[in-house]
Amino acid sequence: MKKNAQIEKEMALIEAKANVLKALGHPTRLWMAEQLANGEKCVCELAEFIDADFSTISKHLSVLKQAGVVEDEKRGKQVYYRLKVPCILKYMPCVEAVIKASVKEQIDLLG
Amino acid sequence: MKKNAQIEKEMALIEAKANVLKALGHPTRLWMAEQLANGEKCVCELAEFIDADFSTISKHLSVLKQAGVVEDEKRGKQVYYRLKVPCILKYMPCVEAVIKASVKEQIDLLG
DNA sequence: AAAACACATGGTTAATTTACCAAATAACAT
DNA sequence: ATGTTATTTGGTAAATTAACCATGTGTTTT
Repeated sequence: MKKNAQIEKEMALIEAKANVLKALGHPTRLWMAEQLANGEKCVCELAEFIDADFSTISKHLSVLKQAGVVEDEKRGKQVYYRLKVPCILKYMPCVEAVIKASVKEQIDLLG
Repeated sequence: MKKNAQIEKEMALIEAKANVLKALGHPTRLWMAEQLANGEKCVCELAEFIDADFSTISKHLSVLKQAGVVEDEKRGKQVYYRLKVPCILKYMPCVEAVIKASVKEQIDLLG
């Protein structure tokens, strides 16, 4: 494989990964993903707790789906969403560690 | 603790986490973070491989810093950046699994 | 002290994202 | 068939982001 082809491949992978992280990088979408960790839910069940237009909710789910984080299945009138790769949330403790480190820094600054 | 206070606390945490993921949700920034997994680098070392204005690179680093993903230290003329919480990249295999699942789906679709 | 170097910051513009509303679709109930 | 419920889609305006250029700041080098 030529060098340039190799680099382009790496860039494509980076972009794909960034896209997944970006999809989870919105409060509403991250919350949705965390809810789905407890098992599939229909849109209406998620919507119950989100203060936003139904169309907004639907679009957020579509972003998650597009990124490959969730998959959906229509059953009757409802559409059920579930995590496609559950490990995606195993990460959160580390993300929280990042936050804790920052907060700790702030506190230390104050003495 | 009152119920509303509890919910607000949860929302604040979700927002903080989403912010970290969002910071990593850009190809350039994710690439930077991955480079730093091999040890600290100065801005100039990172810039060498990024085709963008120096100011753009600086701003991306500032986003990562703001999110608490990296920390910086000025030594002489140069500023060195390093990962603050290295586990942040342990996650990538799972992110890649998300991508693989999607790609596999595409392939299966084609028969 | 002046020039050179390594970064950061402010300003601007274009592109992207997000949210809402209205309208479309799809499945079930009547 | 018609109405109703669940969800998606298209359109649009406001907010955010990302890139560039020009300029500013701090640190060496001369």
